[in-house]
Amino acid sequence: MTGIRELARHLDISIGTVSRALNGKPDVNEETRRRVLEAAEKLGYVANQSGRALRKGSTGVIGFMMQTGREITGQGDTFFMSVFDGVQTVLARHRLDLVALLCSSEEDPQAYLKRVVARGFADGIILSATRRHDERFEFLAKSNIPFIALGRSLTDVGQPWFDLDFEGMADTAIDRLVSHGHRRIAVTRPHDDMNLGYVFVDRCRQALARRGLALDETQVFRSTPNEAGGYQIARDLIACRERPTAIVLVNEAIAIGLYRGLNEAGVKPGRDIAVIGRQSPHSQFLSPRLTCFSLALRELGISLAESLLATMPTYSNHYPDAAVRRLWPMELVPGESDTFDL
Amino acid sequence: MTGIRELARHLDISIGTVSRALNGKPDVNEETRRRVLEAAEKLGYVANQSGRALRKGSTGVIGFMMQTGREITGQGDTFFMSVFDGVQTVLARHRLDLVALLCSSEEDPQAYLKRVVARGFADGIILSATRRHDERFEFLAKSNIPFIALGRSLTDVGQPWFDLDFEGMADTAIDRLVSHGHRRIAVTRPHDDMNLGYVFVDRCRQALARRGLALDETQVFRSTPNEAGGYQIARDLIACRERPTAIVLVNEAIAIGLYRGLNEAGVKPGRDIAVIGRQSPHSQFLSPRLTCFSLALRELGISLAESLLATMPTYSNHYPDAAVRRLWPMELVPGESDTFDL
DNA sequence: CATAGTATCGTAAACGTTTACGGAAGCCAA
DNA sequence: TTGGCTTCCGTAAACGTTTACGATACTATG
Repeated sequence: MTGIRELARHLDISIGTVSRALNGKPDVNEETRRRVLEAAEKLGYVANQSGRALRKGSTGVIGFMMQTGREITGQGDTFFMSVFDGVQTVLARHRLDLVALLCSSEEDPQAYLKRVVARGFADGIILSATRRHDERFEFLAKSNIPFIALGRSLTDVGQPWFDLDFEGMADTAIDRLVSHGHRRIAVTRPHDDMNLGYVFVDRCRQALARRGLALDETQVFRSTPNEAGGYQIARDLIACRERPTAIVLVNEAIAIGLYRGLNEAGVKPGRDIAVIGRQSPHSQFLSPRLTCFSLALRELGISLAESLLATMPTYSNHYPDAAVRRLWPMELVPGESDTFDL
Repeated sequence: MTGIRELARHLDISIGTVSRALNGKPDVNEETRRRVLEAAEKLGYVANQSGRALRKGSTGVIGFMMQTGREITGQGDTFFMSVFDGVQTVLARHRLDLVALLCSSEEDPQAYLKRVVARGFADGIILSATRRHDERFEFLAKSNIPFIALGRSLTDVGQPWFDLDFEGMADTAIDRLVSHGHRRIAVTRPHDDMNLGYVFVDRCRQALARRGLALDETQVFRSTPNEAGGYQIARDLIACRERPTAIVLVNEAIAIGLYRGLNEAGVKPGRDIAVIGRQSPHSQFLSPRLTCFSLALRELGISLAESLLATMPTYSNHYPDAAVRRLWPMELVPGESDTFDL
């Protein structure tokens, strides 16, 4: 139970051999290895994490940093759960443990990260909810700890990142709406420093311009990325002197609040206004069904983890310039919320 | 940067004193302590977690075990985020770190827990998504590691737990519906081994009996606790030969699917059928607004953490019999989904 | 001045593991 | 027989802390 020493004594061999046997080192007799493995199993021995980490200088833990509170993450939390699941299955193959580092709403993410890193808690970090200007990148780069970000940032320190293909989403959504006859198209963006806001809105502007249309800057709605934010957008929408005939939502959770707000004003999605959003667990259960962009979350996690591992010398034949940057594709799932022509 | 030794050499004092100064031990000159703290701050020194844990025999980490995939947890994940947040603020005061241990959908929770514990990863464990018969309790009790469960279980090893007051919810909901004239009342329960299913249904049965009514066992709907489950319930409901006039939902996420299913059949919640559910981020944005039971999630987390700490000798004057068991109250938030009389 | 007490600090062992190093035994070829 | 090679294993140092213990200097008290 307690300690490799006891296990060694029980088997009447040295602790060095036991350790080598357990760790799959080559210079140990296969018969002895079998005995060791068997005894460890029987006695329920598992190497102490602290001792091992202290000696090896690495913990075998990867930290996935998130913020609590969906008003911050801006994603339904099932989003992260699914991605997390994908990441975990990859890491498990490399005997790495994944833990979620949830930064409390009360704490500064930067300070939190610093503590985690300085303590030597994790061998690698996955960052999410990245900001447009995010000091965490510089810090991690300086700390020389492998990391990857879910979400780009203007803070470029050569780090790898993944992000959703908001460009593709903008192009597809705008094209679709315009070809259905829409001319006044509103878009949404998050309230704060999130990069996707700029990326998405800019691309929508370009896509409209290609069609000879202009984005009405008064109809770029900024909101908290939760249900209440969607509700607020609906109210703002109603109050427009020239109400748009379509709106594209960049966040997942806001559709339901938007629906409510529109319904209260007697404006029916899919009839009086076209709505295109992001897929979430409930988007298909709204009436009318939300036309939305979906993506393979678990696969995103898998790919994300693989990219992180690629930057870690221990787990790959590491090319220093292997910093992957990938836009993850999204696919349009037609619903009934935008299916009418003008 | 690296090591207490370097910090000590820099200050020209012994590492013992440095350690004592940093850890707030009494036998160190206040002036020295100030110098140490200052230097540590300046050089960015933070004690290495592995070395510290190895020596102290404790890690300063509390693990909050969840399952990924809301189809398993049965709670909207904002539920856990909020509770987590509450737990974290309490633990932070005791300089304890909280990490989320998300057990992958591919892995056996029991095996996962065993690994975590054997490795000496955490000083305490918070369990969630507990089952009616849950081997994890016996294991943790045998392992002699402090733990608390969010969700009761029939597996009683004297462990403390918190749970939502489903009894109170059942009583209130049934009373309310009956006094509005409803006689045929359906209820829902989760699909698997979750205890709340039994507790809740049993209590509903009792509450009905008190009013001289019987629970129709064919109208106890079992479903996955997600949107699709709610949709399925709606279909089952419609198919009833004697359709109930009211339904009480025990899970958060299913309301939206139920609404969709009912609407498709032309059955309007709040007019043709009364619906009472659980509060979730979107329950107030449904039309009609869902009458639901809400609870103080963050406060639940706070209380949960305090109860865990109470069982840990290091963090309290621990009474061995201090195993708290608490039913967390829920409050009815009136909406428009059940406001009609028969 | 002697003694006891107190405040402060240094020394070194210990936590449980991994791993570099060397040694013993067996085998084979010269 | 000898030397070298291989296979396997034991020894002991090292990782970075914390803390029991003892040492020193100072203070107060008689």
